[in-house]
Amino acid sequence: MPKHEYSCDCPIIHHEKVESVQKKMLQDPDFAQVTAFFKVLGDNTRLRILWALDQEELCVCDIASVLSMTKSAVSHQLGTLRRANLVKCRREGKTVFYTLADHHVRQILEAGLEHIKEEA
Amino acid sequence: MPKHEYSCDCPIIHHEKVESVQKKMLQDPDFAQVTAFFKVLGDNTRLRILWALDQEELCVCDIASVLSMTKSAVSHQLGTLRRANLVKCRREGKTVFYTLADHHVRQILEAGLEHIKEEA
DNA sequence: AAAACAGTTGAGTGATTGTTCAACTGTATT
DNA sequence: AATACAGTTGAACAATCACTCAACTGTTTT
Repeated sequence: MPKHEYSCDCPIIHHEKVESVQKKMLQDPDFAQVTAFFKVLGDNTRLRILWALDQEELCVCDIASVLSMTKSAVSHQLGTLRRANLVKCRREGKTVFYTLADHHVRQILEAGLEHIKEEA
Repeated sequence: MPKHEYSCDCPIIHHEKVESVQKKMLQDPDFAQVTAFFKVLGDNTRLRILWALDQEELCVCDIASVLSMTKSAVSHQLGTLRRANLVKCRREGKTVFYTLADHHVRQILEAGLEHIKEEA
């Protein structure tokens, strides 16, 4: 029986387990997508923006006022949220209004909140 | 009626909205906790570790083998996951076995996966 | 007691990232 | 057409962070 090749610095202790788990792992791109999704939520500013938009549709100035931040900083983060498909926007004259992309975002936000409340 | 003080570079456009949303915002520590939680999930290595542990209880060497990483790198991330209460561990002789802290972690993982599948 | 092994930990480093600053769109007003 | 305003964007800087390396526990074996 041939030795297996390991690309880590460990002799494998539970070989069967490792093989079995390896089969059940997701594809790299899938992991990357899920990671990217959580990464977007893992920032204080973006989370507060999403929470604010969960209450009401708001323009960039409104959000900046709620968070006490500059328009520029907020706009950068809104860009990130847009690219991640977590928010939508519509222009009305000079003003751009933002809303949550869908109800799904709302659910995850509340799930996160529930999680930390349960911990306490 | 007195002018309001703004700590951003914007004249507020929708004043009533801003006040109303501001009241509904969470306390800073609450946001910080939720952010920290998502931040832990927002890393490729940690997510893969959690996914692996979702399949089976594993020791550090096993995890390192599954991910093709060094024990040290994995151990560092396990430390982060432990501090965030996402995993538990038990020692058995020289070996330390890790498991998910609770079913709640499992749920959030799967919620994240469903989210990205719906997007496609 | 000494060697071997599973795992942890601290310092250092390179990469990522959030905010600022300044310049820039695009739309509306005068 | 010129000014003003809402918003965007790129470069630069500071802070954060994941991995490496080396030294270290703690447990078992000989």
